[in-house]
Amino acid sequence: MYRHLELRLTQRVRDFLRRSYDVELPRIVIEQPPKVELGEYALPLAFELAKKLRKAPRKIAEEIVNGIGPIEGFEKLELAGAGYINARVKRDALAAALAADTKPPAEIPVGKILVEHSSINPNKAAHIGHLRNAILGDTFVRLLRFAGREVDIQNYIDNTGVQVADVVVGFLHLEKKQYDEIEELSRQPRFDYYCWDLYARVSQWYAQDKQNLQPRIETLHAIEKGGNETAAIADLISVAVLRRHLETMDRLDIEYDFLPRESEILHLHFWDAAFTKLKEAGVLTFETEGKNKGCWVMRRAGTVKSQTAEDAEDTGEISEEDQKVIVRSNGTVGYVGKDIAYHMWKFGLLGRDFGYKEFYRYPNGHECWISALEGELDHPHFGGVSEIYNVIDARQAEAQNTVIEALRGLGHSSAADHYTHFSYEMVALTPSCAAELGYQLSDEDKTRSYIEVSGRKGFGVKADDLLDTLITSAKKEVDARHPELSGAERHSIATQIAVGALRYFMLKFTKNSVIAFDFKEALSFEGETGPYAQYAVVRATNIFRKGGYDPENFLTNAAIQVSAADLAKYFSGEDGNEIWELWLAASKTAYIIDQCIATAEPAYLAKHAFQLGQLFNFFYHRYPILTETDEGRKKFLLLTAAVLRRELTRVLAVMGITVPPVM
RNA sequence: GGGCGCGUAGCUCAAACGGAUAGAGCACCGGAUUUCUAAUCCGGGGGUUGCAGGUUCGAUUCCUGCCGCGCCUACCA
Repeated sequence: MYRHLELRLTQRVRDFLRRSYDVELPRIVIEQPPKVELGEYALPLAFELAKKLRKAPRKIAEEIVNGIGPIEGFEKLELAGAGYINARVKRDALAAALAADTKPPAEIPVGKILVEHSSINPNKAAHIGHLRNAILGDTFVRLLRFAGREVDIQNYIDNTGVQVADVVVGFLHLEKKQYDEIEELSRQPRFDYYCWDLYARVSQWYAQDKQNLQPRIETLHAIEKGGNETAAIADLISVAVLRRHLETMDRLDIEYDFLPRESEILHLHFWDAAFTKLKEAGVLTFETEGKNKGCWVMRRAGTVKSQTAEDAEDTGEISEEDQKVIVRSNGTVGYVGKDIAYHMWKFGLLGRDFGYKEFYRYPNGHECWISALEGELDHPHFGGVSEIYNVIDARQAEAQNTVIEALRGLGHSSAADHYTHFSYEMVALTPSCAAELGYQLSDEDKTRSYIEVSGRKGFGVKADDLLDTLITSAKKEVDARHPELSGAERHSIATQIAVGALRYFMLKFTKNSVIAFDFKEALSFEGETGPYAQYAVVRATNIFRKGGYDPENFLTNAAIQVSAADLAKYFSGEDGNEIWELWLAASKTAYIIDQCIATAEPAYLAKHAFQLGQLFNFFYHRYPILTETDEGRKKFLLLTAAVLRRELTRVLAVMGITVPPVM
């Protein structure tokens, strides 16, 4: 609703400027006045026009206010301060629409969207860094779906890379295990933890003696080649660890639709198809001398032709340091090359497809598919989408941009324009958290604000451990508060709270801020946290339960019972302003979600959830509802609680957070 | 060296497109009528937005330079 009114206001102002002054502003800035008493929207445009029209800002604002005429849904425009124009909406009309949950028609772009997230190397347990990725990605999917978009969720699995090879080396060379023994081990509940430790041991073993790196290369080659014992072991490990990852993420309500694997990209020769096209389009050039002699290279994204190279005219020469090797001199392709092929597939530009097999069935019945050499005949269609979002950390920005440039070089500019690297910063540990985990810190480390986690060193907080800790901590609180409930009920509530705390924690930071992880903060259930927002909803529910109402039914009935005149009455005066602030905030959900999508920034939604929670808690204290003697006013207060409860529940759902029945 | 990002309260972070008095949480201190459960609420102290210039009616935001920090810059993925 809020969004809809803003749009209407913008259009009217634009029309007026065109008609009266013959000016066209590229964008009409609309913001919110510092206080609701001043109105719902503020336009600072008179300042901008002052110079253009050679008039004082106040004068211009006055002319606009007087000349624009009535606008549907608005009470009036007002001149404020040195030249602001403040717009007041018809509170009763907006409130009535909000109570009735009417949604003005919005234009939904056509075309499917593909979101790729998680993409954890299947060689060890997931850690907090992976949680940030998955939670950001999953929330973004929910945002898109809320906005009416059709979305496929993919989780790319690098099952043939060095990381898996390292664990294979660990099993074969350090543990001297056979296939059968490894298979036995892989059936243990937390096999990924076993691999976590083994991976760290292998890394140490490599560091002990350079000779030890030889088996790594051999193992990697064997895996890439396929069809041998080593490759079979790699497959066994990567599939078992992958299953663990799916289980871990399912604890947070994170699901996937399709798991494309590197092994299929390799063996179905995606690269060959891409290579031909890249050569034809001149995106790749063959180096005949210099350090990259014998390689096919392309220009690294972000680099520009130097002045001196310009003399060489359009020979397509790239200075050595600007070259990105795509195909090595031994003929093998690097990961950027494979990524280019994969992304051509995503947009349906490759001319090849995966085989598909059903892989995993979630407890709720949802099916997750995996790539295969020979798939099932009957399968859903993946790929060939019109927009993609890749949730990949900021360190890979250059590689991502290089893939985009390759698509552009191939002439697929629309694909390139609809390719978004959803970039985010890593999760690191505070020095005190690292010390808490028992790691020896150098003096230099102690002075840092954060220390990077390292799977190679086995240094980090595992996702399942963190969740377990959160659940235990929440359970303690629930046990103390609700001894009357059964153990199963308390456990279920504690789990909801733990997931709420974790998901909120990962979403409250803006993407390009490094999270310095600290148990104390992550385990907090007070203040700006998920449980704070959940609690606000629980309190709202309590009012209805105690009052003998059903909160959902109440909303549908009362919406028609409270008249516009009554609403107008209750929204006037000082108390009216206070309560109106709550309704106004509640009307913004769709607007905020649009903003989150446009900027690929889910943190705005977390902020919104917190604000709704704060407003409700304030309201809860200040306006006792059930003891209200004026029946009309009581109904209005109940309606207020019901609207806020509905909107906050909705916002939390988009964040992947559910609300417990009691807290 | 080049590219990207960051620097805001004691700590952790906000402030979309440049806008009205730079806001939250945590921590600290003081309070909340026995009420719809306090995982809550109210109040308080806390700021030269790294430094210096510039553009602008207006700069935390844009531009330039400097200082500090992080990441990327492999025929690894």
